[in-house]
Parts: sequence; structure tokens; C-alpha cells
Amino acid sequence: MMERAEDLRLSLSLSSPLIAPRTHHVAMLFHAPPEKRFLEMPLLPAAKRSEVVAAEEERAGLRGGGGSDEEDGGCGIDGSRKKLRLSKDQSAVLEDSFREHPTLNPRQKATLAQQLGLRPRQVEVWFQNRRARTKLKQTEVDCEFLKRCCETLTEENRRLQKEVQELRALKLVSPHLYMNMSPPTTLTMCPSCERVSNTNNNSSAAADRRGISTSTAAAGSSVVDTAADGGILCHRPIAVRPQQS
DNA sequence: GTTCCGTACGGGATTACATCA
DNA sequence: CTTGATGTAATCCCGTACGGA
Repeated sequence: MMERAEDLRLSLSLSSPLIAPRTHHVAMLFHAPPEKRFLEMPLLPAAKRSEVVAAEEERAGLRGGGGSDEEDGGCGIDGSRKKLRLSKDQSAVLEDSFREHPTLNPRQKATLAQQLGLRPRQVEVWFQNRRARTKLKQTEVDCEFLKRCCETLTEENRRLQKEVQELRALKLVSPHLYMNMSPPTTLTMCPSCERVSNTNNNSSAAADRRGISTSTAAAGSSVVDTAADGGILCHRPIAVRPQQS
């Protein structure tokens, strides 16, 4: 399942013209942990931010010897955000780790950060984005799946309506023949409302045939019942043989 | 110049924990 | 001592900005 998801290309657009005004949590600067403090001080000049981060990480012992801004993904002197591209090796390690646990505990985060020469915040962000990508892909897969379900059910609905129409016509034209015909394997009658429906209204049976979830199948069956008979059918199908006279 | 993807960020929501009346 | 209210920290997700291929 996940392999299938991984194969799909992302196609949904997340962009929107809405631009949220950015505000700052000044208070948090004094209480947040080092990496959080860095995040919450975007008004500081970039160079100053790098200094603070370096100092904090030095104190925390998270910084590898001789780590440069380049390696740390720091910002440029001009204040522009410096986009770092993680190396193939870094990405591979993160991917492996993600496959093991999609979420990180603080220790794992710190260990990974140290191992890869990244800030813990970068590791955290990478995992957040990775989870978001996974979710997006899964949503696409689900969407495709439901679309196919819908098409299948629509087709089946058409077929069943036609079948019902034919049976009604036959009953009108030659009731004798109708009563003597062998029971249609796919039709059942609800004992309470005495309406005929398809045996495979049994949700699980229908689901088995189509390979879709039971709830989806049940929803599809309701559509069939309502459309064909103009009423609500009970969902306890019982095989019924036309009475022999 | 445009598009897409990956990285980074801000902010809201939630949860756990500490403190205090 | 217990309990409810309140504050704080940590973390997650969502929406978005932005750099680079």
C-alpha cells in the first residue's frame, strides 16, 4: 500500500493567494529551548541569529567540531534565508529513520542531528514535512480509490435498475412465466417491506466482489435500492423464491 | 519565465507538567 | 492534603513562503 503511494507523483496544489501576516512571540524568546528561541526571533539579523544558534548548540554539545553556517543551514548575511539542500546521504539516513518511526522523540532527534551535522530543528522540520508528504500522497491514493469505487457503483446501479425494470415488465406481461421462472440468483426480497433487491446488497458480499470497503459498498447499495424502488430497503436480504401457485 | 519539489517558518491546537490559591 | 485554575514548554499539523533545479 505504502509502496503504491510512494510511486504516485504529487499533483495536488497546496498554494493559495492568502498571505498570513507574520507576528512574533516575543515572550517565547525567554522561555523556549535553544532551537525554539532561534525560530521565534526572525527579527534578529541573520548573522546575529547564527551567532546565537552556534552559542546555544555549543552549550548543548550538539554542534560538531568546525560546523560552518553552510553545514548548519544558517542564513546569509543579507538576511535572506539560505536554502540548504540535504545531501543524498543525509536524506537516506533520514528516510531510514522515518521508516522506522515516523515521529521522533527528543533523544532520537538530537542523535540524528548530531550524526548528520544538522540542527535539531532541521531534523524536526524534515520529519514534519515528510509526514505531510506521506499524508498528501495517501490522500491522493484514497481519492483515486474512491473515484474508482464510485464509477463501479454507478455502473452496477445502472445494471440493477435495468434488471429491475425488465423483471417488472415481465411480471406485467406474463405473470405466469414470472412466477414459474427459477429464482434469480441475484435477487432477494425484504421480508418487511416485500421489495425485491439484489442479493449482493449484502454489503460484505458486494465488497468481496469489488474489493472495496464494506462501508463504501453499503453506501453504494443504498443508492441502488433507493433509485430503483423509490424507497428505503431493509438491509437484511433473505433469498426468496417466487411463490409457486 | 514558469513549474515543481524540498526546506523553512509562523501560528493555532493539544498535551503534560508545575505552581499557586 | 486535595483540587481546580492558570501558566509554560514541547510538539504536532496546517498553510504558506521561498530557493533551487
